[in-house]
Amino acid sequence: MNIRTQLDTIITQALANVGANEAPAVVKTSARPEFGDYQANGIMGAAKKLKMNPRELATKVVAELENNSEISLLVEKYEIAGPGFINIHLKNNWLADQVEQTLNSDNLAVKKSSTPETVVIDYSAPNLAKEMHVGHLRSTIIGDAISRVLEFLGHKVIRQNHVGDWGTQFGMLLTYMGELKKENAELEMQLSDLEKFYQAAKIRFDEDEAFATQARENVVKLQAGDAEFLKLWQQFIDTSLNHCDEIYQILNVKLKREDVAPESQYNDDLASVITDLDKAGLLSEDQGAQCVFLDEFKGKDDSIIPMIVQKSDGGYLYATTDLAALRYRHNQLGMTRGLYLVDARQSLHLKQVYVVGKKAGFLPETTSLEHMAFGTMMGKDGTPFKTRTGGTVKLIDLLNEAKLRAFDLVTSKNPDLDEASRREIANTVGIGAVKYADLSKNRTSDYIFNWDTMLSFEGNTAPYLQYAYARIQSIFRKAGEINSGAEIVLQEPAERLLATKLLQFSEAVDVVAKDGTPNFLCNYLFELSGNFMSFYEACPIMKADEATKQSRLKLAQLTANTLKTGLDLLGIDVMERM
RNA sequence: GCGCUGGUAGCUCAGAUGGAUAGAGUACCUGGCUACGAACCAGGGGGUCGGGGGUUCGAUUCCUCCCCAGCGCGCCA
Repeated sequence: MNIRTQLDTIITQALANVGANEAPAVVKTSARPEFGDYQANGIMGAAKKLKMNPRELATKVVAELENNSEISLLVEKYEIAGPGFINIHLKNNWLADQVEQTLNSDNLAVKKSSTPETVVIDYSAPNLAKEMHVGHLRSTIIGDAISRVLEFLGHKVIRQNHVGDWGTQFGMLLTYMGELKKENAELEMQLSDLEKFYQAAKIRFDEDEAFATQARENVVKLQAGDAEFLKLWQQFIDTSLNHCDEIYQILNVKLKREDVAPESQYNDDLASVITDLDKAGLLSEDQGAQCVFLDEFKGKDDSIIPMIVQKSDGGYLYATTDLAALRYRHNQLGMTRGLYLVDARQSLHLKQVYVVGKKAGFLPETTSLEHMAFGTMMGKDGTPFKTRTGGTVKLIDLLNEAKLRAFDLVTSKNPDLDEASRREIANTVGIGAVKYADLSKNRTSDYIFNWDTMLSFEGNTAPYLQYAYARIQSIFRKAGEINSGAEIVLQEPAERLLATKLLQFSEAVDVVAKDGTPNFLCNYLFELSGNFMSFYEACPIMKADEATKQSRLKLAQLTANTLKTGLDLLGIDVMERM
């Protein structure tokens, strides 16, 4: 039940009925309470097209609406206001009825998509040569939330973790591994901190020419399928993936081993990508490299930006791999929609991949390919984020810090709880806060990393939503079961406000599915919690008379259900007490 | 040089197809715990929406020109 869409459809039809064709009603939730629950803004635009007085047109539309039995079930009254807005007031008893129905429905009365798609979603994609750092947070968390939302709406979601496991840097790492093995060093110990391991290998690479030469040769050996190197490589990859899995588990991210679709997987397809591009007439040689030149990527001075798919030494590039992946996702996975949760800096690259992939016939023009970009992480001074040592902040360090700070807070709030419970609560709160801090922003541009805002537990944060949930659970511990036969009555303004907000859950979910913007859902849940908190202050439950108490318990119950479901779609847990 | 993304309150950020008095959080100031949990609530101050033009009944939103920031533009991924 998406009220906004329903109103929009009916009012757009009403506009057509009075002669305004192809004029959208542009229904939105009202900007201010005195403007009703929803407002239609499209009348002025339609009137302009028809060269009519907008208020006159609005009058006609309202007359049309008043004759519509379907919409009359939910609308109390219409008001024509200002230059030609139609303000819509919903019926109290209809709202109450909808709350009751939503409470009794399976998934908060959210309708499954009528056109389910096979969505391939490419997210997280760490480089296995190094440990995951804070920059991987966005892709991992936003991708996971979008996946959950799409699944919730009945789409088939195929997660693809396009991990980097095949670049030239693995020659360096494997060579270093080989050295350590000969020295009988404790390899597992060394690999437990991948960041240090990488740096140590890098130093060898930079300082020792013989080592560097060996490293370059080993890449070739690896990619040619040398058994010894494959074994060594496999050991490294496994270790690194274990690190990732550990992070995913802490983050409550659904990515599993079977979702890993590494770059190496496409190794055998790369040659055929080149021949297929050639067959499609897209390939041309330039300075020894195989390139695709397209008019789409022409600069103002007519110079065309090439996409290089094969180096002059015969080696392939990530453009080649991405094209192979694109073809695989269409042919093998049946993708009808592709989402790429990738850094904004790769926007040109991905645009090229999409256009070339479609021109080459790797997938149909109709397949929607969407780059859901996000910006670079910056430090407080607005320059790219680095620690003092010059490296990036490890993700695991951020998560541990979150748990630590949350534990201190839980301990100060609830000193009597046993330590195990406090730990558990702290983990849920701490990780929730970190995830929410990132999910609640819609920044395609760069963003500032800040420990304190990332680890804040007050205001618009996950703990605020979790707190609302915990409060409701506390009420139910005291109130016992709801009388399911009780009637919901919306008497107080706070009750009505809460009920209306509760019924807008699917509006938020639909936007996230369409635009890939979990911050809409965050914002919705924050407002819902705010409405609940106000209701909680203004409308006592336990002290009210029995009928009112039951009615309010139902509102509280649906709030809890909505918070739990909504937070689960974001990959954030709730708890009974905190 | 060309291109992409952005510039909204002291700070961190929302503002979905142009709409009525631009919103949160935080920080600051006033109040509210003999409690359905103060990780909260009620209220206050604080903004030339980077700047100039333009389109429109109406522009934070669309067009255009500047300024600033980050990033991207042939053999890394």
